[in-house]
Amino acid sequence: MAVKATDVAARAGVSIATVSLVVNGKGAGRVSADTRTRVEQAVRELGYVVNPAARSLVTGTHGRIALLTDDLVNPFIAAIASGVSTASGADTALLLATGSRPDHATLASMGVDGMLVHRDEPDGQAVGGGPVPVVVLDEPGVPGGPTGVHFDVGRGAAALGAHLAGIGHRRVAYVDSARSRTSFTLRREVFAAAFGGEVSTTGCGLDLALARELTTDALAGWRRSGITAIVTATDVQAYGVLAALAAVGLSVPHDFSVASFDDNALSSITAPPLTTVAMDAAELGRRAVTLLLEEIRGSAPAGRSVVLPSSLVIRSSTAAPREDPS
Amino acid sequence: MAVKATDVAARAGVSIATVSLVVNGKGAGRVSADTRTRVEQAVRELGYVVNPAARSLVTGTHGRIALLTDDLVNPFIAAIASGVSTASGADTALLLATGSRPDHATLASMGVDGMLVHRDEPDGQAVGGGPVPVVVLDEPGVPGGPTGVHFDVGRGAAALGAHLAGIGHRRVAYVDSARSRTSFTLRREVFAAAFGGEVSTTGCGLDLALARELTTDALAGWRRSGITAIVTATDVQAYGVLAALAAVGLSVPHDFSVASFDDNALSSITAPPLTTVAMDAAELGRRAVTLLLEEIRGSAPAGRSVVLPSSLVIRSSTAAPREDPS
DNA sequence: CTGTTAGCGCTTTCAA
DNA sequence: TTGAAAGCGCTAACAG
Repeated sequence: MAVKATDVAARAGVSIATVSLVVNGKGAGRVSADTRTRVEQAVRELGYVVNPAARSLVTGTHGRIALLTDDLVNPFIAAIASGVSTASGADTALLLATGSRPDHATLASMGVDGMLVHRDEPDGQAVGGGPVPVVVLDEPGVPGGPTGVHFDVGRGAAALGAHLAGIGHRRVAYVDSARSRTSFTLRREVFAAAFGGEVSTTGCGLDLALARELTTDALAGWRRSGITAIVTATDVQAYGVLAALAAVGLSVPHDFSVASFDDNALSSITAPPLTTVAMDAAELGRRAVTLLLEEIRGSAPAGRSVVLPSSLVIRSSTAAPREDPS
Repeated sequence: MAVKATDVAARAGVSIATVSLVVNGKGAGRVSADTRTRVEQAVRELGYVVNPAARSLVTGTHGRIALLTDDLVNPFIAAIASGVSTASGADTALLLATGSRPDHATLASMGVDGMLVHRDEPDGQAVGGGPVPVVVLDEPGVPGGPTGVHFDVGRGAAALGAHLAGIGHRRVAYVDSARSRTSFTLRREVFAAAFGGEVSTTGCGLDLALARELTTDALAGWRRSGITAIVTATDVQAYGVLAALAAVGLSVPHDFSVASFDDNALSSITAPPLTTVAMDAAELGRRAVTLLLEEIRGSAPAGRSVVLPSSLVIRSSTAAPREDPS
């Protein structure tokens, strides 16, 4: 069925060893120009492509990296995946594994040269130290661990806290992620510091509908306790908050200020546009791929750490609280 | 480095053939319970996993399918990818290829057992007929082609046309996709039929910002020609339209009705919530995987066609036009 | 029930 | 500058 090296060799009148040299660009100084041309032509005519399994078997590499992540539907994660996809070269395929389905061992056995990990580790599986290089995404993590790329989320969180406190908010509600990741803990704690650590926190899945429900339920309590601003761990949750407030006729930022973290593309067109701590998800993906490929190539050591900036983007979902908190 | 079948065989005191039978679950009635237990224990102790390249080389299969698509960031496409990811079993890995980077031939050579194709074919590359089964997503396509899953988009488009015409709109603008795909052509033509084929059409990339700019530019013209409703080919474009209208203080649906196609999760929480032709993207992905796996398994022929429903969801972005079109 | 053996298609020494 | 030959680790006949 498929055309193989022997076919090309026969057609070009050479041995398969020569075919291999030519198709792998290793012919320089070892294969005559004439022979090479003949081989190349045969390759073209027959439409020959190297059998990747056979090559993997002998070289021990796969030309493939895996991206482990949950929930591709989340725009922030989608943007990361998009960055990863564009940055992995034409000679590196991207294996996508969502959910906690394939554990690291299984994946390593699926034939990848390295892994990008962006997800909670369910049963505390150790990351790194495995058979292939790993780069951890968006998780500050511990020194001495695998290479990681994450955001300086504390800086943005502090700026957001300062912004809200600065325009007069005193009591704020914080809608956290239900899953505990260092990045989320950091967002909350650093933000809360601007209010003396006193923020009313609720956990909530990273899902618009969940945040919407949570807001609807918590609203009465928030108003009762004089809360004037609602901050969420992610933009998607803020969308839910905005929807819940709009549904009961409350106005943002008049009745409540709303802010969050991420700055998805959509966050500039919500009603009102969202004040949020911007992080470049696509860049995170790109950088992570670059680091991983370097380590696969062996041109850089593991254990590196890259920190990307985060910055507060002030839009119209935040403003000074009403004078009269009725 | 890696532990292999010979290691397991040595430890369990059997031959590698037996190891192979056991790890592949083909031992039933061919391997004694005792031997199997010994092998399984050795596998566990050594952490043995089959070398996928070696297996592929001999079996000719890869346990891998590819999803070809553009622009993972688009929520509709992300939802498709998510559906694909969940529906591909634990034993099938998903290779993600965005953009037109790897052409079909290259991909087929990257070791996949089948491909899901959701993208414009740049240079009219023939889909199907290649070395592996292909399922085309979201593209009505021609009979006799490869298997496909798409939406009955005409039905939704007709309903949308009837809805807008029914509440009194007479002149509408249509923001189409810039790329021509059958699915998009169908949306426009069937919708336009409700207005005697008379809709003012503009092409626009599937991007929020582009649609926003286009709207800003076209707005004066639309108002001048008495247009009262704006329909876009996709929800993401509608978000841009909503943003552009909000930016100049126009109210939806008072000044313009806005509607589109897709029904992304976010479309129910835009301001105002969007009237749109709903299509279940995740289900599209799931069905496509199912069909593909069947064809890979050889349990079903190619050339099948599955049509998923589309249905009009009326929310508050559409209403009767103002009596006075000033 | 278990082991021996012949490749899968390729890369890579090593000789010529 | 080219070819012959030895595997990479595994599966699938086939023997026993």
